Amino acid sequence: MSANAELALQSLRQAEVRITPPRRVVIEVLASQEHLTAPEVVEAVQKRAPAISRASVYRTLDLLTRLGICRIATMGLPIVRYTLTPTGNHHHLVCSNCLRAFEFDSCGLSALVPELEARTGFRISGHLLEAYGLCADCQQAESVTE
Amino acid sequence: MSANAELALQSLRQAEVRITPPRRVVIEVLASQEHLTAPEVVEAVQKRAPAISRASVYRTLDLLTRLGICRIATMGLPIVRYTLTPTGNHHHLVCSNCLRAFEFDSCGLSALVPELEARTGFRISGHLLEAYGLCADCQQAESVTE
DNA sequence: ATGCATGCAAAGAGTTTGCAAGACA
DNA sequence: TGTCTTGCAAACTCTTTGCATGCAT
Repeated sequence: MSANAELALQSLRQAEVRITPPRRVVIEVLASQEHLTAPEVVEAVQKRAPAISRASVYRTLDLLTRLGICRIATMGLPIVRYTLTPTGNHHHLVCSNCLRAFEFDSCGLSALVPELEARTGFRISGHLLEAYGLCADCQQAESVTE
Repeated sequence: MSANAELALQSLRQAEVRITPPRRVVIEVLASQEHLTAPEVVEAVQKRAPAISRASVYRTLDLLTRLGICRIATMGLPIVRYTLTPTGNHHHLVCSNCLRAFEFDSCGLSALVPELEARTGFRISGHLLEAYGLCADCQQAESVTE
């Protein structure tokens, strides 16, 4: 079991919800791959444990999302994708042309959080940043065509 | 017709796609309200022009998204929402408890874009930032309960 | 022991697609 | 005029729900 999965289970315990086989397996699946759609999670879960129902997967994804254990990102497309976010933060760079997505770590935003909290009264626990643009490859292809 | 709608139409012309009544109406609807779901756009479009089909709305939303004229955000929930983004940028602060969402303007990120471009080779055209946390009200409610 | 969570299956939404007809440039 | 876009309607996929059963605590 991965460290991220362990962290997620701990969060479940803290939230005082029961730890059941379906929940365990959904977490394992999410820990094994990022940016999965709900149907993809269903498929992966049932590959590991065919008896687990679609409904439980949906209910678990909903639970994990409400608890902030996983986060939703779309990469610019109208498709919801789930990812475990132990740090609470998540950053992508998405190419508008080829639609490839890249992760990046530091976004320099942590420094801005205190100011944002002061201004808004929020206590901020995490963020998602998606930047859109043209990747190096597509810029090149574009300049050739023009 | 709002300024944002005009901008969107100009982008369509630049992209050399035809400007048709369904496309116009979808843009007007998106210009009139942010964060609409696809079914909400369908409803609003058909209120203005009942003859426009659901399929055209979906096709138009897809087109606008691919052209970067509108952007997708989820506010942390597994529901895709469309918003016209003339600047290319978009910022929310979402309360994990009451699920209310607030917009904010400057995110201090523009300063970081050049560095990110240099590091990744991307040419960045816009971004979405969603921060999650507890709003002031929910923090208070929480401290009362505890 | 008890109340929460599950599986099942059906219903309900939401989205996509093929094709003939129509309209933009 | 030619090509792109539309509307229709059906098919499809995805998601939610009620309820009896089972299980985590």
